Amino acid sequence: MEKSFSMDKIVALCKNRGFIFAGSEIYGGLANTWDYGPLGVEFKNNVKKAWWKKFVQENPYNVGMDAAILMNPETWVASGHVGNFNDPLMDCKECKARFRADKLIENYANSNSIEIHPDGWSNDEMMAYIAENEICCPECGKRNFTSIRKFNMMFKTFQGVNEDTASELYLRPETAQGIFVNFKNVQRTTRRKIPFGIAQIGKTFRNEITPGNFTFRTREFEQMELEFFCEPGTDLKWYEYWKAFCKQFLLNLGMNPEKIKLREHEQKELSHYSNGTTDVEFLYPFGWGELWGISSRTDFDLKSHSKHSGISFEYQDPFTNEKYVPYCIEPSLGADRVALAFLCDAYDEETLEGGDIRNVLRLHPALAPYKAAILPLQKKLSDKARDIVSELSKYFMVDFDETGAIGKRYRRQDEIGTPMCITIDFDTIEDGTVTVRDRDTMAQIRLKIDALKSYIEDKLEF
RNA sequence: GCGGGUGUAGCUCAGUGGCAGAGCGUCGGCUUCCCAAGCCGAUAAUGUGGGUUCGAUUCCCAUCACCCGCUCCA
Repeated sequence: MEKSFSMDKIVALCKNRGFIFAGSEIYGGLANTWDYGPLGVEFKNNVKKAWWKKFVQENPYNVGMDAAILMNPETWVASGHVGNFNDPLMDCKECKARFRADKLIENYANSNSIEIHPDGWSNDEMMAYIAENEICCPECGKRNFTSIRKFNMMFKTFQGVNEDTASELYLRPETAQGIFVNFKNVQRTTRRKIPFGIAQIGKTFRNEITPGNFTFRTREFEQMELEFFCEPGTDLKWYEYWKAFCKQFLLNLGMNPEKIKLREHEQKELSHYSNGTTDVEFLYPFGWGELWGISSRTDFDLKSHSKHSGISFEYQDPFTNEKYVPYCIEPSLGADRVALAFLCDAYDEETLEGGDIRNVLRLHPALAPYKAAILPLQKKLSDKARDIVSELSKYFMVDFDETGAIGKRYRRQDEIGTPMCITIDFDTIEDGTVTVRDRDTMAQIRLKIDALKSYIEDKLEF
């Protein structure tokens, strides 16, 4: 049986406990921006650390990098973002429905068996075509459209003092291109042989038409991307490899398998350069939502950078001396999205015998903001407790709480996902033992203070 | 972005064209000491900006944010 909770509860907990606050709140807010608070930043950092550990540190193939957010604008011409992220949108004034003008023309052409491809047309050309052919609104059948407005999903800014076209820059709409343009640098300096991958975590900006669902879709977000380069012909094998690897990553960190679904894109759904794409979807409170996009991208990216820059991205196989442009598998994950998924999955309300409700965040210890809370049974014991805090905080994020009854403090820690509560009592002074109380089972065991470090360490493994 | 709804302490909700109230929470004190006990005290709010008015939290306008539907993506 699967319990489900509304997103409101998650948002409330996040605000109440300092995970995530609404952005710029004192100035009336700024739509769809969210600030990670003291617990949120620990939690999200833990998510990123976990990913880095599995995809870089422990992985025999991959290395990491961190590219600049601002890139030469030519990058976005090569990547196709200047052309493809430029949707020509128009609204029907009658029924308020919104369409892409090029799709409208394509649909009209298809249903009338006309060979026509509006890609690359100007707004005026599309407007004229729609008027001439009396294309109607597919929703209401009327012909009363607004003019076309280009909606580029890239944020624009300016470099230097002059705000003219020549100094225009974009905030990157994905981290991937920073990897592609550095392919040769990384390959040369690490002396990697194909297959190998380059991983990166970083902020990305997309001027989405419809953000929403808390941190699920925002205009500023953090990506965790891997570009994995392999020999042509081995790409589909590696594609399957990374699909399984990504799913296992989520499972290892305790994500409920029933809330994970792999959805393979159908042929017609694929981008022209992709020979396979799979979405890892998660069952959020608002329904299934994409978490991880794993895409087999052939040599499209390196080839188009090669074409635009005039620089060869050919790799020479050291064994066969054959030259080829590597194929690429791209598992791309949203850090905020996966963090939200873990949060939603972890949230639980438990009804106890007395009838009261216990809120618990059942986060994997590796992801929990605090690994342990140090709780003196009485304030008289606070000094001893602080000694333990200063020792353990060399290795872990730990919390200290001396206010209120012990049960209340346990509940507070439950709600923020702290897996272990370490209680200091009068026996601690006598024999150096403490009570360790488990978040999920509420079971208590007695441990020596000296044994705490390795006990906590064991719990953090995944 | 379009249509509909909602904005009062940190949270959940009262209330009024003329001094803004409770519960929970938080903090302090007493008490208790291994699962939200009790008592005492403290804390803090009308989203923002205009307008009408002697006076607006209340009425009007705008704006911002949130919620519910329609279009995109990681």
